[in-house]
Amino acid sequence: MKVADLPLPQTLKTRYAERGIENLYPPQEACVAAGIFEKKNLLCAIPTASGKTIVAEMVMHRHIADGGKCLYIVPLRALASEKFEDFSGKGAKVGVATGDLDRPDAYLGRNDIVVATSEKVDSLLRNGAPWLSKITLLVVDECHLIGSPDRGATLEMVIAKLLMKNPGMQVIALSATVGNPGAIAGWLNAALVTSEWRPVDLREGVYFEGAIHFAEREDRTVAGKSRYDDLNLVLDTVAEGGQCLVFVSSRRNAEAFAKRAAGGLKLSEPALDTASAAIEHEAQTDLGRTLALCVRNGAAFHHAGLSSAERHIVEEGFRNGSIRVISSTPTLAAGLNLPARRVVIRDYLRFGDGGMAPIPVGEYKQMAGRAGRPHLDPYGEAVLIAKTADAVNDLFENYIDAPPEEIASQCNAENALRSHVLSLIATAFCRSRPDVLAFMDRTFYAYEHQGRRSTIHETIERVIDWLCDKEMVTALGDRLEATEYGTLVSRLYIDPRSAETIVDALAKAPDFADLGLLETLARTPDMLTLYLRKDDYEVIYRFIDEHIDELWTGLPYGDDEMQAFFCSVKTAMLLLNWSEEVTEAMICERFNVGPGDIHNKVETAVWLIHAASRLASLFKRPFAQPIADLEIRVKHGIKKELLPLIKLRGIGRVRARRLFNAGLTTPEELRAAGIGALVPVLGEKTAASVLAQVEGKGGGKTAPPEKDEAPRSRQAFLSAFCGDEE
DNA sequence: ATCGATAGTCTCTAGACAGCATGTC
DNA sequence: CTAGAGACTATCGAT
Repeated sequence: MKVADLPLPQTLKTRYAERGIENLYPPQEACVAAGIFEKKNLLCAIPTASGKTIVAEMVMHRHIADGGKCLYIVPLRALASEKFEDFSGKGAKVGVATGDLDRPDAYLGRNDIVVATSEKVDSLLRNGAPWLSKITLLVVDECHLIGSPDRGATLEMVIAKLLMKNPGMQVIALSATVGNPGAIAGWLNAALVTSEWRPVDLREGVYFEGAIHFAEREDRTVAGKSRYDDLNLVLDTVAEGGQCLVFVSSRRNAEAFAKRAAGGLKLSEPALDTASAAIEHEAQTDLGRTLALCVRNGAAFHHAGLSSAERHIVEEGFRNGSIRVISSTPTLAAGLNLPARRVVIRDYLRFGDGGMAPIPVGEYKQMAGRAGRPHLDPYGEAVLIAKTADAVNDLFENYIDAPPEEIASQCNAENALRSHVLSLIATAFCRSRPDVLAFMDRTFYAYEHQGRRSTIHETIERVIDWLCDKEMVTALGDRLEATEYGTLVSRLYIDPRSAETIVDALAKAPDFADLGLLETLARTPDMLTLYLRKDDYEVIYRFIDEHIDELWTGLPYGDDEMQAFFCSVKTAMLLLNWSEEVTEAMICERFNVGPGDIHNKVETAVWLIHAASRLASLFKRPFAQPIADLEIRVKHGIKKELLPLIKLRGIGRVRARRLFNAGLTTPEELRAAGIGALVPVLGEKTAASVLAQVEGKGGGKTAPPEKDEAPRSRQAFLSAFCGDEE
């Protein structure tokens, strides 16, 4: 089937032709045959890299040509950016909406395609974005994530809400291969296309004692250059001109393996030196130095502790072929599209509750699917490592030949339902108990449990009672209405249990204290706490002892409670350090984290502090202002004394501190000092801009942004946006 | 005394969504 | 239902 013969706009056909896309892959043909251009719903469950995105893109352009509007839901922010780049420049107006990257509603609504994370869509629904009812095509990427225990319920609810809001909407769901695609297709009333076809041949095998064993081909001998099997597998592929991805179970393993691989490869190339120098320049942390050292030799590690700059350099270095091997925690398994000729799944056991557990088959398939770069590799190899002869067969049986798990709805979990039921009531999607039950009957959960005994009605009743008890919802007979408090909680997008924890703590707190609030926030289910190490106990215990007056809760009873308390105090300590201008390198060392972890913790904290300040203005007015101050301080990582300076445009953590140390502590003092005093501290350009602000009428950070000041990573988004906005 | 290899013991554990209103070095 | 790699330490032996 030829692209030229499809009912697509000429611009898109031209773009495809430029990229050499002329014929459809077999699974793509099957999707066309399934009626995607006749508004039929579709579930396309095929391997990664076999052209799912293009199927969705073609249908989106069909809709746009007919005056429609498309919503493309992804699970990760990084994926949202990737898809945004993908879809841009092909004749459609494209927008992104994620928590960190987001436009005012009016702008979003003007796009033909909006790419968004599922949580963001949920939040937009809760906040009543009007354009959502104009969606004619919904694309759900990675829709098997409906089965994810922590985030699956959100995706499922978002799909159910949109289906209810827009009855005529076409749905295209894209999924990895799963055990029960028929069930999901049935729920969506969709045609089902499944296929194992891949553009690059995938060979799955198990390594044991010097050779990779395959099911349907001869064993492949691997040279034993070193005493480490995993390293030999990497050197083997690199010697042949390929790249390797090694999945391991922990950060420490990832770093250790990268070091080992660096020693084994010992490459020396200008491109590697450049990447290594860039990393070294970026970070003053141990992690950065180790990474730079590995990269110099052609190896790298990848996990969530890396700063975004480090991550970016590693990904780019691998993509352009200079970095030969990345050892990674699961970050790369589900994230960006970074294929490699050989994928080594070294650790198939991962630590969880109750010890090491084997990773799910679906996750293995996801990692294995990364093997083989289309057009670049002659084949892809996915290799598991067996430690005993018995394990060889086990691994074939449990992973290579095993069917992927079935997807199960997570919508009956009380923890998830609390938030979603509240939002249904707060947005008046549902106005009574029967309404809520009727809505839930349209979920995948209800579809799965048709005619079977299910406890979901009881769970929902319990959840509604809980919400009433906490005064987030009022019930008059069957009629349900959200209170001001409940509405706020729904719009802030925090877990109702977090709201309860915060409100409770605010009510009991005698005086405001930064530490008290931060520890409270660290205790909510919306923030993951840091791990406790053996040596932490003494330090934290001493800290608690010294700061007991600032904490809003005393030492709890019981071992588990005590441990949880120590965890939340430790997390609060990190945030406090950050807002007291302790350097990044110092925090990394003290808390045994990476720069990426600091960033993540700070980001979550800022979100929750904001929520707390809104809750305080409802329940504890005197705390609202100090909480708002803390929000700014944590956001920028500054002490209280820099608050007046941070308000100025162009002044951040570093410059504010420099000004303050030069004796210039307020905008007024800056004005009085004049340009001559500012230039040595800020440089000429910034000094002039800052002085203009303090001399003007207030000005400050309310002024519109200057495009040229946008950091490079966002430049593409901005220019694409402005270009499209006529 | 110093260094080094080896064996035994101890320690620690993946990831990343969201508000709101504008801008870090 | 469920651990195992890497870091650290002690020990012993060679130089």
